Amino acid sequence: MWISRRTDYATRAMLALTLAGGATPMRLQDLADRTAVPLSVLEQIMPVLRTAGVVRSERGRSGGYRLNHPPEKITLEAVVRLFEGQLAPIACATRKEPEPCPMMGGCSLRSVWEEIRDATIERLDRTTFADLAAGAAGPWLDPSKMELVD
Amino acid sequence: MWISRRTDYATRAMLALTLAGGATPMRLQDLADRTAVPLSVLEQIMPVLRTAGVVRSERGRSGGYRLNHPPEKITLEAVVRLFEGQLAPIACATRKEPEPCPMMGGCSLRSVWEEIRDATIERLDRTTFADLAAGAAGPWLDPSKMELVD
DNA sequence: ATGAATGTTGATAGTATCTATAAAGATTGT
DNA sequence: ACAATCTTTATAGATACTATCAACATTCAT
Repeated sequence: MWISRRTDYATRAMLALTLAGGATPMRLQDLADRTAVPLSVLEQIMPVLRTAGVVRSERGRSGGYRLNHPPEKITLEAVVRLFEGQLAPIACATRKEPEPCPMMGGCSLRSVWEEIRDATIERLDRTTFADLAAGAAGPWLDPSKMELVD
Repeated sequence: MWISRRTDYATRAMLALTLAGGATPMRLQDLADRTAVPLSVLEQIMPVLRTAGVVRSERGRSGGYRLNHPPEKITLEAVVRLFEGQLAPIACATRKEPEPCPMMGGCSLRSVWEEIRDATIERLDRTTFADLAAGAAGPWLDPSKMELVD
């Protein structure tokens, strides 16, 4: 349960943008409708993706968002990392600047945490938004198939 | 960063108990010293392990804690799950009663979350405290090797 | 019996983080 | 000038996590 709502929303928005193709920019309101993400939250999330260079935006009349690179070049890892930061399950097992711990030397627990970290990162890094778009179906392609929830 | 401090502490305490052998029970105070976990937090954690049947305790004069089963029979998964609950990275990807989502049908993101869930559980389930004890070294075997932290 | 040593339980306070919303600002095109 | 759109900032509420403490219950040695 470590993927925050924001990360969930951001990845959904990215998938929707990928499926939109990018011939024309997509409005925040449309993004919200197509992904079932609150507009007010997208207002916070999208600028983060933009600042990171993952998407680009245009303002004014026919403005909106588009991917800033071909979807084959954008990994799920890049987007998740942007919102989650460190992907290790615990602070003593991060790749960069692991938090010191008195039990650090010869800790067999830490080895397991590191393996989980590596498996997680590997899985995310191996997946591009082109892959995700190719695997999408149902409500992702046809908004009328979105299910009402609660 | 989803492994909480409590889970960290609980797994450390379990490893210390495993290394202690169980011929004689181990006091909370000794557990705290050997694992660098605050005594007051262990007071909350150990009863949870006891109620779950993972450890057993004795009160009074020469009381303390011991494993309640051979360490080959206790998996890291069991202990982590006790404190973390669901191990899926996101609520829509749990094995039991996944949280409904409007984009559920044909969601390629969800497939990735499920794979990460499975890889994580598999790694934890494959590791027993006997394994962890066999791989432990440094401060785990010799308290004088514990490093001072901040 | 008494008392010390030990585990058990419950209350609490502080901190941090997450979520969602709203309001005001900046830019663009008609 | 105006409307549509993205941008930024402030804020409130909810939730969870962490650590500590105090009071209690049990056991054993004396």
